[in-house]
Amino acid sequence: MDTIKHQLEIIKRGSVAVISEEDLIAKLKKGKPLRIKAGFDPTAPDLHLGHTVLMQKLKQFQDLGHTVIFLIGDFTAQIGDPSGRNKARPPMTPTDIAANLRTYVEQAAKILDPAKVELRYNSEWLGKLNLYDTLVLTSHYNVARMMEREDFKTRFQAGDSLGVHEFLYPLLQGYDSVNLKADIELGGTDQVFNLLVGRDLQRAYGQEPQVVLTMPLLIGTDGVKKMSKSYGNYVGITEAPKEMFGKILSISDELMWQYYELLSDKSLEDIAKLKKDVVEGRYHPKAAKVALAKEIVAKYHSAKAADEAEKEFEMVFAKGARPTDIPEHKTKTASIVDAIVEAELAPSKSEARRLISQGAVSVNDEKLSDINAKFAKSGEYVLKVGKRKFCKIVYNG
RNA sequence: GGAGAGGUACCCAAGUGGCCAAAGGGAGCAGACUGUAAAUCUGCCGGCAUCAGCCUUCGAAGGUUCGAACCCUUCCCUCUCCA
Repeated sequence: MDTIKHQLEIIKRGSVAVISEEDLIAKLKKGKPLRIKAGFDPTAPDLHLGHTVLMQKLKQFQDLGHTVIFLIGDFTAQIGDPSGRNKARPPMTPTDIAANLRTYVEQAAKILDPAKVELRYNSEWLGKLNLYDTLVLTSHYNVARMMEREDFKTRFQAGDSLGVHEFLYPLLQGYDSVNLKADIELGGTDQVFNLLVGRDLQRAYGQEPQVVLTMPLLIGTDGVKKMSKSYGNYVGITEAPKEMFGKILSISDELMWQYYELLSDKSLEDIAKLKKDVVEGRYHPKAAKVALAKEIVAKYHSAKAADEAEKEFEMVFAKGARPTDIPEHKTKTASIVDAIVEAELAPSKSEARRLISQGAVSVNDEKLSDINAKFAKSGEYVLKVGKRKFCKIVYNG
């Protein structure tokens, strides 16, 4: 086990807050592996880079020799965490939850050492709570404190609907900590309140309170909102290398630094130096972004895949060449508008016509301007729509 | 249970009998410029179309009218206040 000072450095990297540092030091001083909890509600079918921020941190704990608990909130997903939302999250059905569950576990294995992870499901204990137990649990908290939570308060004051069941979510999450005897719980900054409830409940149930470690929420590829599947601004960790590479390269220069800090294995010193070089003009920002994209692609695929993704990217976008593997579509229609819709390069014929008239469509590298254009004769044509959508059309009329 | 406000396109939001496929903003898409960055500019942004037009949309269903997002009736939903 490393020295406490060294451990603290690693633990605090990229974090927003440690509550409290004294408690953390006291726990580390015991010299025993600590129990590190992070919960994930299986509300989406896939994980994205946003989820990996916590997992990266878990991995760091794992490497330090602590016990990492990957908690699947299969029970709490049924209520839905209202954190950071301006309205209640719609509850999920057990079928959806079960379907999402498996991919979470599989995908987490790309980051964490599965052999050393303690994988748990909160239905294990929450599913057994009866009404009496639940009343005891709720008696440990009060409404005034609950209303301290910013999003609850805001919604209440705005006169928006606030379900009674929503008060239960923080309590259940805290009860998870009690059951797991967590020493540290990780969460996004939107989780601070829930994480603190865990401390209170552990005290109420006669345990030493957990240390709370919060991490920033990763901003999505749009550079504005937090990364989320529902905003469509995410990079999924199972996405194909070239998709992943392209998405990361499309983030803004500014955002790149947050990605470096939260997703890269580079040391903070190295990142600071890199940033200085970019700011002072010694290093092109695109090169820095390429390096980041390659590192991330390599992590979820392989170094080879990362190299290939970069080459492909340069070829297609820098040189305007065609990608290597273009999807193929066989058709009997000579109409190019119809072919675009059939090949799903546009959602409707009207849209396809619009794209043509805006000069966004080319056939065999020749820009099209006539919305009534047709394929002259049977054969293969490479259809390009917009900057990045390609399809090989095999026309047999 | 009572009183009131409201439901318009992906989101916010104007419109209150014809000039409304429906202002404006945001998001999105495309083009220019670039580093598939940001910023900026331009165009598009319901569907079908031989590009004349046609069809479907303004919570739902009916009705009045030559004509309804707009008026009437019923219903559904959301929110607020009172008890």
